[in-house]
Amino acid sequence: MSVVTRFAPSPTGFLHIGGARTALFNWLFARHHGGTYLLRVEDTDRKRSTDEAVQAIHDGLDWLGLGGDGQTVYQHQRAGRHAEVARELLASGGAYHCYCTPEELQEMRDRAKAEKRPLRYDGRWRDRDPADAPDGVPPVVRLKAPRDGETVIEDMVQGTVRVANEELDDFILLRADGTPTYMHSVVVDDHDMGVTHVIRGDDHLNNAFRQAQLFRAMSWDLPQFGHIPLIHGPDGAKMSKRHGALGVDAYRDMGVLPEALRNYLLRLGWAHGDDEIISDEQAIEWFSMDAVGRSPARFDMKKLENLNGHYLRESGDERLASEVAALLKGRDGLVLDDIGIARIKAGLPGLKARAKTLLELADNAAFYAATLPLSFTEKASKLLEGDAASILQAVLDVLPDTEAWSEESTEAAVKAYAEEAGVKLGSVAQPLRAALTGSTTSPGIFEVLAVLGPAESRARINAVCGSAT
RNA sequence: GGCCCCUUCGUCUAGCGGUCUAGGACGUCAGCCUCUCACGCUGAAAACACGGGUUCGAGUCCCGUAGGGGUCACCA
Repeated sequence: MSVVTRFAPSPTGFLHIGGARTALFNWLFARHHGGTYLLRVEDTDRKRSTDEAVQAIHDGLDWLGLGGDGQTVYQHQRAGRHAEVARELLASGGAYHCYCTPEELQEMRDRAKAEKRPLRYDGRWRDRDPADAPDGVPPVVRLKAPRDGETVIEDMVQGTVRVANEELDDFILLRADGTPTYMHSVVVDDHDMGVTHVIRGDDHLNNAFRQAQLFRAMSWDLPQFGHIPLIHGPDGAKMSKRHGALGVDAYRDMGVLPEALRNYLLRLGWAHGDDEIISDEQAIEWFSMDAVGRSPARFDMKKLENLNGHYLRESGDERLASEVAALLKGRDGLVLDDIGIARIKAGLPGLKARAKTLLELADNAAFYAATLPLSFTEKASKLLEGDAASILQAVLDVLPDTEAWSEESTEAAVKAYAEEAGVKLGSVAQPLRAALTGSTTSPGIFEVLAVLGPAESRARINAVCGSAT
């Protein structure tokens, strides 16, 4: 039997980081087994679902390269089938109508809480004569869950987990308005879609018991469950929207590469020996659910950044140049014409090692596309005071001719000059750097000289000498 | 509160009874490289929550304790 997994987010907000990892694990598991990875939008609660959220989730997934195989299933469109299954259950005696009002249920919970009893529906309509039904109260449909014995889940991550059936109550399948609840739709859809492995967050472990009861009530085969531990925030608390959890779009906006995020997320709760940098091919080959840990992991931005820096350095210049150009577009004092972009691309080798995110990369690359007059950082301006102008003037004189201009030739010339003048290379290189880049930090100064070319380099140095005298 | 789950360096983790004086990575610190900043390289500090068992032998198995998390909706 071929493996079918699914990622089933509810469209009530962006695709958050925990959801992204759940999607990744489902994707990897399916790929590893040569199976299928499906996408299902859990939008049975129409009030809370928005089109924007659906779009945001698809965007996030596509950016991460974790779009589903085939068409996305929208759960609310299957309400008819869900109702049909509920009717079957009603007919077979596996479910019943309950006429409790929401107020009555709330009262039940309040009292249970006050008396320190478990908060469960007491099953008051379970065996009651339908003739007792009050007028004008639309009933919900509840599953007639077993009351004795226990329900056992053989979880791929958590192992054997069992709970006494008396701990579980008769949950609602169909609301009073006839629409299906999440608990019901999930089971029907997982069955109908042929899902063989349900991999999802640990917060669903408790639901698995109820869902297992429904599967059994319908005499359907249970899928294999795998409940992966949640991702916590840096403070150890649950990563929720109110607790600083960010959507994957936020990481994209920070300049994180999708492959870096994938690698990072993979290592959160899963390991393959001492391996840290793991390609998609290796991940697919190595991934298995029994290597998934059982304890929650904290999110660590520093490690993500480190990984991102690694993938940045591995990235091709073509791709990076266009990413940087897009990021720089519209900034003041920059021209992103062919020359500017060509310079950025040529400067990438030196730029890459100095950035952890695309944003940083763009910031560092901006000077290559800058127009005169350059803007200077405070430290750079300071470096240009004093005798900097005369030093730069002297450098201008020793710099090679246009035809001989290169990283090597400019380096040789400047070094020879420094030696002759009896000064350290740094006292020449730093003012030069300030003049050329407007900053005190940059890629190697001779690389900058070479990328900028003789005309632009001279113009930038001249601009400084002129203003300083 | 009931139920369920978890617990190795600050963080992510390796470890599947002896090879653990507990390994790797991020971060931190020191040094090297060096025109700046990075990258890279070298090194250092840093952990088996606690208490009982089982066993010739426990980070590894069992039971408690403590701490943390999850879940208890006509939300998903």
